[in-house]
Amino acid sequence: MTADDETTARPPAPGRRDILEAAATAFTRNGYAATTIDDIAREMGATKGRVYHYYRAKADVFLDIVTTGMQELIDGIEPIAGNAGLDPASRLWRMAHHHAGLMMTRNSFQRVAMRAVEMRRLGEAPAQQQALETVIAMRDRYEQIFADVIDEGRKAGVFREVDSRLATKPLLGALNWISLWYDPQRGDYNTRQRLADEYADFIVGGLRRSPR
Amino acid sequence: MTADDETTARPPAPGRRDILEAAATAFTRNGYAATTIDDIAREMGATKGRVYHYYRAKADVFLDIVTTGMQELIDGIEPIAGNAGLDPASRLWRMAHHHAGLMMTRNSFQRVAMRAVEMRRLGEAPAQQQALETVIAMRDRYEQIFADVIDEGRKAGVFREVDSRLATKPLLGALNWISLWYDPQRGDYNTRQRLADEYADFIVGGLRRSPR
DNA sequence: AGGCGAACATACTCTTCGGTATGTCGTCAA
DNA sequence: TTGACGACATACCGAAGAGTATGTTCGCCT
Repeated sequence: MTADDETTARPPAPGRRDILEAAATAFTRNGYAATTIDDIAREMGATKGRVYHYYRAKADVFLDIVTTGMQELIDGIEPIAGNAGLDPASRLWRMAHHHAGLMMTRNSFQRVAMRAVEMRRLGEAPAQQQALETVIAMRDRYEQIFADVIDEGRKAGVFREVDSRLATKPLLGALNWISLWYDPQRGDYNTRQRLADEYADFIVGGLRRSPR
Repeated sequence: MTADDETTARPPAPGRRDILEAAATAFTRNGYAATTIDDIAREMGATKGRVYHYYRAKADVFLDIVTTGMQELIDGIEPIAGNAGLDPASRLWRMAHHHAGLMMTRNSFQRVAMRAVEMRRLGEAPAQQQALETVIAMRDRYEQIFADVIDEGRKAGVFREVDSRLATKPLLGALNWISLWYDPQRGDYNTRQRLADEYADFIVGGLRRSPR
């Protein structure tokens, strides 16, 4: 009655998959507020009924997309960050590379997710507001993973003397921005790899201690 | 009747100033679609009538903010880019520094402007749609200014071998992202300077040719 | 001294959209 | 076979909000 597992994480139930995909596309196109439930339904050749059969409210659909997107990010980065066999710079490079890749291949989800963390309010419902704060918390955790690697690199003398937590801002800003301009229609696997390479180089280069 | 100078650039008429300021604040808080004309009016202690006296439609207010914001960017960067007395790396550093500063001091305008360039459509009115494309064109011009400086630096051997146009993406992405997380309430002049320093270092470092 | 228009406020209209209530169809267990 | 339930579609309601039509006030020009 109060807090059921609405907007569950991980494997979205079979019926919800299509809805999330359609909604992510629609939200990406017109933004959250300007997107109609009918838009979402039309996107998948269905009607409102289908959406409301699986979700209580528009905000819940939105939150499910965002949570899924954030989880994909975390799942992808954690194993790299924890790989003790690699030096900090290499790990950071790979983390940036992977993050960049997700911004392109999972563009609609990631773009919606990025928009979510810059929202302060999401309607009146306190449950939804709380869910939004949970997402913010995921974002903070995510930033901390990067900050830890930066700190390692700093202590190892390979990165400049920076406030690691603050250093994640330009880093993730550059990467997240990809979701805003990259057109998922264009570009094959190779061009995406090249792009991710460029980004990773740029980022590690930006943190690396200047020669001498 | 067709194309009057709605959404004029440069010095916003005296009566429009307050409206733009209030609207920028409101749009920053809740986004374009979710912001009511009444919200804007309330923000400045007035009513709808005041807004509609100066603007034909909500989209026109929005476009005026965006155009103003973009113009501020261009006006600030152009003299630096054209300063032949400085080497490319120094010029790029100062451009980044200045851009970062605007993202903080002019946060509301810049944040709204950033959101605009990621919008593809803005209602049905063709005049507004065209105005939006004009803004996109300003953005392209702006990116080109950075690209030119990067090219100079590349030819001079101080920057890596990159596609200059593409290199502006991570660069401006990192900078633009500031508008999304920076809280204009917090921070004095000095902390802003420090932050801009960090960003400029990061960016120039990211492009600089690796040692040896 | 009077009227005219700029600068708003107020009252109203009309559409759009989130959410709900209800109907319909197929499937599967008893 | 039937009836119960999941998986939707359809019809409907109410609120919100963009834009408009109509005041109202106040300076300024003649």
